[in-house]
Amino acid sequence: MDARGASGYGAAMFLERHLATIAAQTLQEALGLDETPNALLRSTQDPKFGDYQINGAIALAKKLGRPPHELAAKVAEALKARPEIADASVAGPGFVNLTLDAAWLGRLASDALADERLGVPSLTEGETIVVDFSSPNIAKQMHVGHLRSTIIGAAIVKLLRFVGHEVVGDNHLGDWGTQFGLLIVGMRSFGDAAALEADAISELERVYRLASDRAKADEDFAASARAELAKLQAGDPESRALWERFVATTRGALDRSYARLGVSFDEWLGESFYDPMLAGVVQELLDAGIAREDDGAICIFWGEIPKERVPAGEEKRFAKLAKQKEPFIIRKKDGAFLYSTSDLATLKYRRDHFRADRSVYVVDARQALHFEQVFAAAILLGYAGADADGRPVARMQLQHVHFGTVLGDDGKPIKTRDGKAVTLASLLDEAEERALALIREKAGEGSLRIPEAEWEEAARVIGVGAVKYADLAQNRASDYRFDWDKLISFKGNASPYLQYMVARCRSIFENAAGDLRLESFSADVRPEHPAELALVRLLVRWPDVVERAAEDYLPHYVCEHLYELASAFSGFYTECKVLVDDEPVRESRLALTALTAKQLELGLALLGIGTIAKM
RNA sequence: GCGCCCGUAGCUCAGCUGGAUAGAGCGCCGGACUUCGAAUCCGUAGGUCGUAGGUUCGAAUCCUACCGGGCGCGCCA
Repeated sequence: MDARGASGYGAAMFLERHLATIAAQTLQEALGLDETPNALLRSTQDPKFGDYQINGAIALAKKLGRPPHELAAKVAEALKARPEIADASVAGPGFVNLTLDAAWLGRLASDALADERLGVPSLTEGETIVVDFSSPNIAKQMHVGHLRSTIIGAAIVKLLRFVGHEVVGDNHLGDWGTQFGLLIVGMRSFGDAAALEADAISELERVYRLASDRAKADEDFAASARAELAKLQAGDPESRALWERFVATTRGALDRSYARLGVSFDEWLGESFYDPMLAGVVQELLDAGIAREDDGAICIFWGEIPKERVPAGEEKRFAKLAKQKEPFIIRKKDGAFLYSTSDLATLKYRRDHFRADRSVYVVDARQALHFEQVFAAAILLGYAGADADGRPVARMQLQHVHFGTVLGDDGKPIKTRDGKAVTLASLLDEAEERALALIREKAGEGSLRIPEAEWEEAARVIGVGAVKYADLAQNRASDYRFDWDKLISFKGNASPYLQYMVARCRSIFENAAGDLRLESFSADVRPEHPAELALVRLLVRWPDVVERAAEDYLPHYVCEHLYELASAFSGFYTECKVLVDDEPVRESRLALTALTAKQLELGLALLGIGTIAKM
């Protein structure tokens, strides 16, 4: 197979990229063009148009001043000779409809089944990518607000890593800043040592609320909080010891949450880690004439950045910011730093320490302006342009992977009955309870194959998986409406359906004669029946789907594919009996079944969702 | 005032670098269990793609304006 070369990928094969390449080459040769055109290969919407269509001939016709139909006919004729193509025909104004060769598709599927990556090529030269996700605050319980960043971020890390990038998943903890001044003075005024011992986070949250309210009404109190923060940031041992206590106790609770979610990080570089670098960053900005003092604070006024300082290609970014009247504050008038400063220091560190090619932030869309400003400042400082020793490197790409808000039934940001944030723990509890209730229901109907001793574990896999899947299945950019019934419905586009299909696939292998193992099964795939062909066509698209989901940071592409695959398998299962006497047919169908199960399991694993052998 | 996101079927959402008659799920209605698991499958109905212009052979998709909803913008993160 020859979809290699300039793409930077190794041996295996992206089907759509491969077809686009041969289509473009054919177009060029058949029409005698100097350059390789874009074939505009698309999958067809309707099977009657074949599997794929080439739209490039229409686009070229105008340029060449020749009738599109004539060009398309030449291309179709040439493509018929390719072993991949069973048929190529001209349709409509000049579309070339392609029907892929069934035997060729079958070989692709067989190869994928024999490959532990299921046919997904691995980048020969991946980039180093730091993915910043989850990033909760110290002294606060995790709540739904952290859910999306954690789930989407973890999936993106896995996807990028799977396609072959070097990925650093970083939990950029909110462990430094104004809140700690309040917490320290609050602890002295309202703190309860016993309560802190018993349930640290609840006590810290209680104290924080009291202190925050008091500070709003009492200027002296607020001043003492600021003084405490200054002491902490200056390294005062007593303040430091208290802070460390806050961090340690919170960390324990966070670890428990992440364990339930099955999420882990490569680094936990919180804001405090960057504290020693903050003064230097501010100085750099001042020295470079990018920032200046205003009303005691150090600020960047975007309208004041001279045009000649804006790197080529960044004009639009800076023109937009220039309309922003309010400055980007990097140091407060009381001398304290802000998260703007630490985010800049973080970028510098990621470039210098990790030599990152990309820095990706999986953060709520509401922070868009903040990141726009951080990125702009970093570009002006050259953080995104060269490494620490001044050696030019490819510019570090800066990417805010934003996502919408989690909404409740009423279409407003989700809250509990009494208006508080929904905690992550209570959410997961409910998911597991609902999953368990369904397991009981199915057991009552006699259609369950999970032994009772495993119900709890199964409820965990199903419940947590459903929460994750519901979040990931939607385009992350839009707000996400949280709906328990949809999520645990066990039908439609939800994870239990996918998990169920895996169990169904496995069950076929259980029923097969002999000692067949799904994991190690291999056989020639020879699709003939329409349902088999429909299934194979989806199976061989998998590499393209994974690659696109990773590079566009859109895990819902994976969900969509898995759901289509599960549906196609279900159709295949209904139409085609797998365990038939005809050996080549049986083997081929078993191979299709095994590949489907493996692809579903791999896909779910990349999304952070587990499966159950029998359901 | 400036900026960002969103507007597609009754509801929840897809629609990838523009491509043929705009797709799913749920819900509704109607079918399919003596055959590898009916937690399944098949079918019917349902849409002026917010509005109006523009670019194009071709627009839900790109551009402009407007309407409607959400959000963000000096010393929180």
